[in-house]
Amino acid sequence: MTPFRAVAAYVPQGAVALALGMAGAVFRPRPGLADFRLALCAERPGPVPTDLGAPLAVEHDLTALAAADLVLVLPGTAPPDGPGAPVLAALRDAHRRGATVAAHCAGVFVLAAAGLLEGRRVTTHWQYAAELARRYPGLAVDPDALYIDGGDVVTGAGAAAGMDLYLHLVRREHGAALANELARTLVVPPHRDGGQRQYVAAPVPADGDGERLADLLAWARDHLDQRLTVDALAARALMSRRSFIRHFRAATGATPHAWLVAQRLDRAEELLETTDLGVEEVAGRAGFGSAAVLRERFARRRGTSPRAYRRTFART
DNA sequence: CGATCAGCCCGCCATT
DNA sequence: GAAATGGCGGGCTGAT
Repeated sequence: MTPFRAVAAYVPQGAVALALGMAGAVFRPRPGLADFRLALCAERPGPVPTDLGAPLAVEHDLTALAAADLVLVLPGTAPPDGPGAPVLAALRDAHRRGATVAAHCAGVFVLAAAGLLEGRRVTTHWQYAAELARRYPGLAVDPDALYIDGGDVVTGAGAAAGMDLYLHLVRREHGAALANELARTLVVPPHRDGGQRQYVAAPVPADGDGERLADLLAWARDHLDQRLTVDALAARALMSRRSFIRHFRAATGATPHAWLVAQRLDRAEELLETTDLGVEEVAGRAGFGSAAVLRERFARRRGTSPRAYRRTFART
């Protein structure tokens, strides 16, 4: 598969301007960096209402979908009852032809209506997840993921998760270097991991669980360089391992170990950005057993190596 | 790299 | 009876 160049974005009635802007920002042509061509299209060219109130003048009709390697369905302000049959047919054609098809938020409903999601694991905005699952029982809806890459079909969460989704697509087909460069230009994190659960519940629940865990989390962050096991943390929280894991999940949305690794990566990135300690030393201070482990986790989160990350993000 | 061993974590269920 | 607890089994991931 050759990396996409021609990108077509279907703009629905009542398009969410935020998503529109993000797609425009990521897939804008950048001389010397990326020769993306982004075509905004609608069933009929002309003004399309947006959630800003002001309409957007859309230039292309659905023939733009036929020429695209990557087709985005932008979200509208609410799950649509279904755009016209011509739109659904054009999406199916693009997919059959081999184009990658992607949508997030309310846009996922359009892909579902086109029948492109049947039997797949997909995600959407957490507020829409139940509705999506109800309307399309053939889908496995994961309300926690930020995006799910199904290869030829990719789905993403709420409006702002479009940035994660779009950058992911760039990373997948054009490499981490370009994705990181775009992220840096746009001043957004090159990659967020973890699901959207952290955005579903309050970050620190006001009820007992979050309160009691907050101290423990702060303590753990202060001792990241030490070997921390789940059993030790549970003991500190005066809970059995089993209950601790349950409470931890409920309060943070992550499992204890996953949370620890995420904290350690945060620490490592901070050290890489603000110090010139060697990778070995950074790994030690962040609590990784070795530089090899750090490199491996780093690749998984950022798609790059610690040194490459430093070269791009070091504050000098 | 692949093997191996430790530790994680989730479903299940009896108990509180 | 509903809800939380925590022990157990074991598939699975992660570290060495």
